[in-house]
Amino acid sequence: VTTTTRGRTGHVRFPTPTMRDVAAHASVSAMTVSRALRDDPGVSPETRKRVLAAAEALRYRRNDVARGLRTGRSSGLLGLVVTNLSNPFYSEMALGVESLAAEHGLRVVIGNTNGEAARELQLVDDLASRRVDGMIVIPAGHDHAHLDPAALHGLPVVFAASPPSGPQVDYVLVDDFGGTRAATASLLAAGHRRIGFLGLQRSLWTGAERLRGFCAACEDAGVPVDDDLLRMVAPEPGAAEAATRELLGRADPPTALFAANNRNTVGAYRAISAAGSGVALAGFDDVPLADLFTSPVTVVTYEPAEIGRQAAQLLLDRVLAPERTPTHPRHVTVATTLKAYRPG
Amino acid sequence: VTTTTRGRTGHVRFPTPTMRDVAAHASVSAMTVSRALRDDPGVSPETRKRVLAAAEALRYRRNDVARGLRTGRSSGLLGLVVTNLSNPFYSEMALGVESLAAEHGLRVVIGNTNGEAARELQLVDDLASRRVDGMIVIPAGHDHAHLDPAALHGLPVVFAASPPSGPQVDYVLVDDFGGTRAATASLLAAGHRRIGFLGLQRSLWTGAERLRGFCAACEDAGVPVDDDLLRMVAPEPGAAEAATRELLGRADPPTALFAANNRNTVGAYRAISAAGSGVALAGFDDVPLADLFTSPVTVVTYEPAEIGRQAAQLLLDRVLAPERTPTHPRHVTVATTLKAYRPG
DNA sequence: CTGTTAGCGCCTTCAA
DNA sequence: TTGAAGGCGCTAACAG
Repeated sequence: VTTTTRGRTGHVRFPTPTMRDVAAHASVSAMTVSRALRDDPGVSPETRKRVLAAAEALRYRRNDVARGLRTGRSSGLLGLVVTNLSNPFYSEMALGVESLAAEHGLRVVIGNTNGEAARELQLVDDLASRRVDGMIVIPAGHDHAHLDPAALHGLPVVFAASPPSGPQVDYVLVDDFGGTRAATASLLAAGHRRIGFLGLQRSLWTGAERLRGFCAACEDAGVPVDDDLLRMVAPEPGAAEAATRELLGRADPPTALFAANNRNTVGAYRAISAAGSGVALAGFDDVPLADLFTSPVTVVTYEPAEIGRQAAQLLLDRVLAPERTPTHPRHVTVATTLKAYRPG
Repeated sequence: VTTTTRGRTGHVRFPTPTMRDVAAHASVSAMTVSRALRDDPGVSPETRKRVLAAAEALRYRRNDVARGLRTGRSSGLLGLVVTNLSNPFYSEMALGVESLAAEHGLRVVIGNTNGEAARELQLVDDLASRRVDGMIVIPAGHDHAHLDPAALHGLPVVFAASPPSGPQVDYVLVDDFGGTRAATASLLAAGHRRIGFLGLQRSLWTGAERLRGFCAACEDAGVPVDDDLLRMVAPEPGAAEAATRELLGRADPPTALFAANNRNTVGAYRAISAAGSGVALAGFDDVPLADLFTSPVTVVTYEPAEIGRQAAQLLLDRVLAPERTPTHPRHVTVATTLKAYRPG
């Protein structure tokens, strides 16, 4: 009858008891403790009672890590790699992932890449080494080779917000094209013929889709797209405002603007407001509380949490029931809604 | 020379190789692989090269879970239990925790309680079973016995946003009292003598502190607090707006209002705005983009990410260097700033 | 420099 | 109903 007495991290405080400690305390074998704690039928009621009492007395908590190692079971962890957790979009999405994971008894490990491809590489590697059951990734870079399940021994991966380039994996997207087309159409329906576009970096997939939606709406309406009114805005504070100022200062300024994301919408709003210009504004992504603003804004909204839930569902399919999940990549597109904010 | 061939989760796709597979491939022992992968000096350059080549060929990735079990090292995981991840406050805080944890090579496991004490209990238990190295908790309930390190075998716990009741653990708070006092003082300095207070549920610690700060400022100014102007607002949509409407409709309405959190501030703003009333408004928590609103608002701001970083620092002290960390509980208060939003 | 033995905490298998 | 042996994947502690 021996008792483990090592501390948690070298600094001995309260030794974490093991099954053998409980076994010794209850005068049974570790095996019996294991069975009792698992509610295994083959344990007599009174033995079980003694074991549970001993476990309680020692405040014993089974080590799920060791348990998982032996049972060959998975870690029960999902990895979630995002570019910027402080962005409400991603945090709501994270909540969607967390809630669905929790419903199935899984936990979520988060990693923030800051949009840096190197950090993403490192994070994915680390999560794989920790043997997460799968991961959901908002890709930071354009090279996705390291996210190929083939390179990860079949570890399921789901892309969110932008599609995989190369790897045959599941992905969830927002209807960037359709949402932008609808918003642009509403500007066109209001009579606007010269519409400026505040886009994203050319390398971004979402940026390309939104620009495509913009052009499609113009095409639908038979309105030619004036390349001079297209601006690709750097993701820096003030850039959208400056671009808008410049557009409004032209000899033939646009009568309306479409901003390709939240940041651009707010920047454009500021510039329009400062210029006292009556230019109409629509944008992608919600702008909470915009109904309290002084001028109207129309936005393309969607539920970020829904993206998280859908991504988690695709992942859980493969994690929990791989044999019942098609091997080919599946994808889901989350719908958008047009929302008009008007003062008062 | 045997080779493991079991799959990841029963459904065989790509078997995850083990060290023995790499060893067989490189015609060495598993021990040599272990050493080579660890950059242990006692391996000849060419053996190491062969091992690394074999690992590469098999896309081998060391199992950190098994490794941790053997080395007795910690899991390298921090638990973060929040009440509502979709609240920007908590998501920014989560980012603060993640960034500091990442700097030390630790990952963060998140759990969302939805403010439910039962869920918190379950989460804390689960995280402890997963042998996280410590946890940061935004408490959902008032009973904190389950968060006492004494009950968790010394597992370090840090409270954030509200203090522990009972357990002797570290905690990080916002200067609820000082921030509210300063904001209230600014209303008093502007000449207001009848100020309404839209508070939180009476059971909340932060609610009590903010009310205390409000009363202190009034006391400082020699202005008696009119109990009739104090409203404790339920955390339901529309409640703050309704309470404000009621206050404004009184025979002797207040000339200014202080709202104890973001939700109340926005609700009060709506009611004031709808009534066309000129009542001044100040509130706790930032209201992003309020400078685009039609009327001015003053808010008490602070950096949520800073709370996360501070909490993570307190936790990391105990996780990484327990012997150099005082055993008594420490606490940090994050400062607030007054921020006046004015249109135009 | 390399390999063997043993065991982290738990559970599967088989024997008592 | 209970226990002993063995091993999950990895690595300390010893050989050689």
